[in-house]
Amino acid sequence: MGRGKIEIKRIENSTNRQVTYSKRRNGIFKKANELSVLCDAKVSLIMISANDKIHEYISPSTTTKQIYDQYQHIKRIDLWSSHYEKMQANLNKLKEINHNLRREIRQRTGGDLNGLSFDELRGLEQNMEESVKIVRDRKYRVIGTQTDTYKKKEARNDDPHYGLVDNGGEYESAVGQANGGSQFFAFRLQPSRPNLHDRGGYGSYDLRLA
Amino acid sequence: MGRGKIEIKRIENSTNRQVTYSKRRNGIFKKANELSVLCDAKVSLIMISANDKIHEYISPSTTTKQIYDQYQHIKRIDLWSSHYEKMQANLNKLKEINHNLRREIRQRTGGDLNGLSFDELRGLEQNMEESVKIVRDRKYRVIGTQTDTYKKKEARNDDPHYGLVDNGGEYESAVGQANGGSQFFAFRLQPSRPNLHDRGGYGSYDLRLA
DNA sequence: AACTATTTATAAGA
DNA sequence: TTCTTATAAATAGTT
Repeated sequence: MGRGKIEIKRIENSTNRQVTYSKRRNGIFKKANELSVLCDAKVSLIMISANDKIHEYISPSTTTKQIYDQYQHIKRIDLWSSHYEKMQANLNKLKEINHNLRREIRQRTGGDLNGLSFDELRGLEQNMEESVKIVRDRKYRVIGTQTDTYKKKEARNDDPHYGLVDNGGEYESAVGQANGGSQFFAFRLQPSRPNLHDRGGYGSYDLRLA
Repeated sequence: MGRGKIEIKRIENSTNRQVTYSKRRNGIFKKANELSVLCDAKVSLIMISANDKIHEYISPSTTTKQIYDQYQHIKRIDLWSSHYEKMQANLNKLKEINHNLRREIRQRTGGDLNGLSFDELRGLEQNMEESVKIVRDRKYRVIGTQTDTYKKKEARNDDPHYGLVDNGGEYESAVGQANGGSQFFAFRLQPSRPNLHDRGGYGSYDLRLA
């Protein structure tokens, strides 16, 4: 519609393209607004030009975020929620693994033994005896070679930190229970707990860590 | 444009409104497409009718998600992908915790001791000695009360499973290394590994578990 | 879903 | 850019 008919293909002349973009953009905005008013519909219209300028129309009395949330909600089959679900499933699996790992550590530090049968306790005891023997042997081996590298090792500070121990420190208390303040665990296992405050809510997603 | 001019206000007649919605919607879609082709722009157009039906236009060679990612990036606002980022951050934290827990178990089973100093080894040894004593005491206590409940305990089968042990079974091999096939660990700690095959890729999200 | 009289959008020119 | 205007396109009301 204009002095001449045009073919719908990229306008090569840059100035022309820019002008047409501006004119038609306004045309569409106007139409989008008319539609939303006439037909009581919500409209979100986002245009991003080749040079990354954004122009946006959003129908009155709503927001882009609202439209988007609704879009997601109505189209349950879309990419994001499936991503969410997969991530959520993985979080849950990790939490379960985590929970089991914590339990094993608690059992290896003398806690949580109530559910174990005699055979299980005997197996655990045997295994721990074997393990402590390995640690002891290692200790003796280290003492022999440590004198010259002592200073260096003291300077090291790359200990892992457990971070984000979450739910009231179950793990921490379990260690504390079996650990009469030994030097080693005071140094190695006391979890530092950063990021404990800035974990906001996540809508319906339960992100408490296992 | 039509037989008569209309005022831009909600069309009260429902049928009429529906018809106009349909016609104008197609008109806008057409214009949106023309704009994106003529002017080399990306367009996302979402319409939600009063009865929550969605109609959407997205310019060729892009996706709604891409548009909104870019929208957010350019406008430096936060619509919903912050959920992703927070979940991703939590996954990473869980993975790290998991990794550290596994390491502690490895160390408590005699593996991974190379990085530890003499003092650390001494502390670990002490703690393990204390712990094994607790386990032993418990074992003796259980043997006294076990005779009448023996059959019942044998029937139980609620052992935790570690599931989804992921990356080539680091954990498994660590246990194996320190565990000379003791009855206890053969029974209690051999991780079962379900779900090892059906974990598809997740786009750019690295979901290998710690 | 078609038709068509009219309104509206806009291409090209200034 | 903005305005003008001839013309193309969209569409309101009708069938």
